[in-house]
Amino acid sequence: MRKKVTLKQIAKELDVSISTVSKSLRDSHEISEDTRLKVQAFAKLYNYKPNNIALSLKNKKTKTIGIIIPEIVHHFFATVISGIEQVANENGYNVIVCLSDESFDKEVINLEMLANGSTDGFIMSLSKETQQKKDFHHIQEVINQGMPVVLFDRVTNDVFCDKVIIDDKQAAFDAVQFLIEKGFQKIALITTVDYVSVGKLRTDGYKEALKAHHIAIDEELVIKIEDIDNCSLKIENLIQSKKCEAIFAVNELFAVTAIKIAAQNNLKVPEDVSVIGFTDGIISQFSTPSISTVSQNGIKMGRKSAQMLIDRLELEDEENEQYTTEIIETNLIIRESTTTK
Amino acid sequence: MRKKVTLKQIAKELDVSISTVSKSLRDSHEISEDTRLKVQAFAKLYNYKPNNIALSLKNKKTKTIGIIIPEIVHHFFATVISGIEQVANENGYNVIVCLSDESFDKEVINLEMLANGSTDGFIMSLSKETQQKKDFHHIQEVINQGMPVVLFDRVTNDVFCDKVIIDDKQAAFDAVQFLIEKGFQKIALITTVDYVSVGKLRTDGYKEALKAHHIAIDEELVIKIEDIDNCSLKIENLIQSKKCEAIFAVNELFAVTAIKIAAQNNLKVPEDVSVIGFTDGIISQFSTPSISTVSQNGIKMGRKSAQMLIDRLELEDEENEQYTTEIIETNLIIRESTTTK
DNA sequence: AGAGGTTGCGAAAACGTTTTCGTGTTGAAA
DNA sequence: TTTCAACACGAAAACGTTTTCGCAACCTCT
Repeated sequence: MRKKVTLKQIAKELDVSISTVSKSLRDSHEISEDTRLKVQAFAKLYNYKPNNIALSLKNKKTKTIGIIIPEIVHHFFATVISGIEQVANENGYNVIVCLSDESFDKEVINLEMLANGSTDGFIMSLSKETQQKKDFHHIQEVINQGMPVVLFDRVTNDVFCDKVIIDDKQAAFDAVQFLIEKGFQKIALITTVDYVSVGKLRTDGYKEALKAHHIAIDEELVIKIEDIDNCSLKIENLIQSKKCEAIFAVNELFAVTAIKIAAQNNLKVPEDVSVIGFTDGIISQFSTPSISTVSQNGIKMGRKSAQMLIDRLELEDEENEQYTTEIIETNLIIRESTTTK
Repeated sequence: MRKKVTLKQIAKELDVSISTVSKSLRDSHEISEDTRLKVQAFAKLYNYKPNNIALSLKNKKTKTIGIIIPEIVHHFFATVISGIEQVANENGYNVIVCLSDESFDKEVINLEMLANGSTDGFIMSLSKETQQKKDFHHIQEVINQGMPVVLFDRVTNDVFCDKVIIDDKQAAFDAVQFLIEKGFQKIALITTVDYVSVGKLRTDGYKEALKAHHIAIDEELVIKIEDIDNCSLKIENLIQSKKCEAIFAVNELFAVTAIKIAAQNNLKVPEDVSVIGFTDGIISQFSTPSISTVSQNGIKMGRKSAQMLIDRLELEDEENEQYTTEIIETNLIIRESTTTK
């Protein structure tokens, strides 16, 4: 077992001082070419690499980004991480990932854990519970300590920091308007409970689109799902009522579930009912029929978030208190689940 | 902006030494109750938390696990991370995630990066390119430096370390045997190129199942996909040849693609052709028809990997050179994509 | 020969901890 | 009064770096 070699050991071995070794390896002009080359050769031979922890302590920079998200088993979040990782890597940063499991407490614990020196900043998306409690003191705390935070997707107006979002309301508006333009009037909405910020916004977009086209909102066509595991019943009721010609679902799972239940009830998609989902994930792409959807571009969101965080980190406390909210454009991907009335 | 407070600052503030502060906070009996309580009260007031980096440097332990996987936008890997994270968290560890993007070079860079003090050990799954090159010196290197490594799923016999795998061959055997028992004889295989270790093993299982039931292997029914993006043509040829009654695919994507192409060619699944996939991901669950598949239980794999790594870390160089390979049981989940002949 | 400048290197501080060891003060026992 | 333990605390080293500063030794002018 060949343990990693340190400056001290090299210094001892070559009978010079630690400073000389350090300077030699950093090509300092203070050191004669003789010594420099000798040290460099030795270091290479023993495969010397500086210890990151020591560097972090010295520089007060870890070159690490903390990511805290509700869950990772979710295509959208996975793509965001992927995007973050790309930019992080390009800039010599690593990412440390923590999952809140939609729990407020875990979010707090993870944040505090990482805030004690482990990372230079955070990229996070709020847990459901956090959004429900509207308690953001933990985030404000780390910001006060001087650590930059970028919130994405599930954000809040109650904390001032950089944010990356999509225009959920507009995207929902566009999707519903698309259905209206295809001739549908009875358009159902499958959404989440209101405390999920993006669910609320998408619901608003749905309502505004109807309003803009002078279609009355039928509350029977609006169903709010609390728990994804037993959403079937509510959706089945909707489908069986046969009152809707089209469905707008605020996420993939709702969309695909609606399609499945429709099939069980002998309704064909898109012939009998058109469906548009939200989030262009694996499900939408590979479902049969493939699902028309609002594409969020998680990679881009991740990349943007990382770039904003790193920019702020490297600004070196210029104290630019101008926080910005970046809006990532969405686009409607039309696949097999929609048709014309 | 209230920066984090250090021992030194507390010491100065209270006019005692750093040692006294440290000892007080750790409830040392060396310190009088008076001083102890005073210090603790002050520390609480200023929300003192020890700096992780300093602790890491001192203890030569980071309490961090490095995860290096080919990609994260892949349900199986996401579930494994999820499992790792659970156990890590339970034991006070954090996880730092790096993606190799199936590239050998990126795998090496990430590994070397993290090996310089950033993590205590690694959990990894090999990139395709690494498996192809059969070059594992980078992994051997970190092991030689005394850092434990756990390989999962995509492993190799060429490096000695703990491993967590499923019995790919047996699982494939079982799946194919299931099809045979349902009365099918002409069973096709959609697999990867041979250098992907799990692809090879699953192919072997397929062949052995046929052999065990005295069915000749028809090479026309075995198709190997190099690049997932243009696998359609080969699969279409297979489907159109109408020579197969059932298909065993070595992953979800192949399975769902086969089903899609079958539909395009007016073949119904499972009526005209039965399909069994591998990996119980989102696609298999939500596809229409839902797909019968071999479930890998990524959570369990992740949990086991993390447990093995942490056990070894906490063994504190007892130098237990006895490496073990843990086999996670799989099970066949029968859904709508299979029927009886 | 003395003044001043360059060259090459080492000592030490700093980052924030923990821990070992030493030391001064107190109180009690002899 | 002397001796010795117990008590309460501080100094310093250590983890592995980087960097500032100081200091010899040598060289080059006048």
